[in-house]
Amino acid sequence: MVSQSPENSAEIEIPDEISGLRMTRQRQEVYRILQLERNHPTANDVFMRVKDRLPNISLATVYNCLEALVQHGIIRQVNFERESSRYCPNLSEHGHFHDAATGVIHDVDFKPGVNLADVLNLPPGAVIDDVEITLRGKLVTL
Amino acid sequence: MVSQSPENSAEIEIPDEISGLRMTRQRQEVYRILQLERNHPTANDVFMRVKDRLPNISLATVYNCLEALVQHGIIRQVNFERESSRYCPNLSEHGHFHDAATGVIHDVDFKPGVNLADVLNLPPGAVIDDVEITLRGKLVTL
DNA sequence: ACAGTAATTGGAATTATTCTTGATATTGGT
DNA sequence: ACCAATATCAAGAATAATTCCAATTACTGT
Repeated sequence: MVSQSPENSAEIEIPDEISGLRMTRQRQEVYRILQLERNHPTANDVFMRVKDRLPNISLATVYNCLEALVQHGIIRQVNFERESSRYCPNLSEHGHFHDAATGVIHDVDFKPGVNLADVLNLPPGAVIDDVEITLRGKLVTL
Repeated sequence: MVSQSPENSAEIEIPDEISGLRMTRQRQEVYRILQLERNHPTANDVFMRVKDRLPNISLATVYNCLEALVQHGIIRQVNFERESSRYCPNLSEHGHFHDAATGVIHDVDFKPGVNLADVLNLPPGAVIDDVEITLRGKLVTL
């Protein structure tokens, strides 16, 4: 009965530094929550979870940590419409499917070998730094 | 020298009603600005432009109009990161390329015959209602 | 013209996020 | 180990986009 209940799995190893970012206690805990909580939590969601272990952490610090982690490419920030930003530790190039019925967000991977330039009429000379693909719809049980 | 300066082209015909939405004076003017101003303006951009002809219009009304137009599928709302929403009258399924250097937003069409399901590993049973594709990068002069 | 409904206004309220300032902690050099 | 320099954190204030609200105003069908 391992990793059934992510709540209790404290056994996530986080180094002192990731890609040049000093991993302070707060950043570690924020990052840890993202690893455990794979449902794309908001800053506030993370805040509430992190308080279990760091009761004195402030929301501003959570925002700071999330920003630092995003900036260093350790996590990704995901935006849906005008809702609060959400965060995920899945670094692979992927999109998101937003189930309107349940509110659940599913990661959506590209099929292998797909190239954006094959699919889209990009403006000539466009160099893409970042791609965001968001799908909204519902899951129908077949 | 026609349609060089969109500012002056008042000659856009808008019916009294579009897809069931009563086109009030305010909605007409908001819609008209979107037709003229093809650079994805924000609600506030629209507000300022509309005031030329309707000096008493309020920002709340612009928001109301934009929402009504979006709701009735007459225009599209486009979001970039956490920035203000932008609006465009281009109804065809398309994405957006955001030039980081200039801030200019280019519409990006799909190549003909492209199907999302061919490109993405959608969760089984997913029915897509809406797609949002946003690219960020720069335009390099070849 | 009249009642009922829908739209508009202007301002207040909301909400996510950022900013500011002072306190803490960490690092590298001695 | 000590100190200065730097980075981070906490708490709350500030900001900005958007929504809400209550009171007019405009429109519709009869």
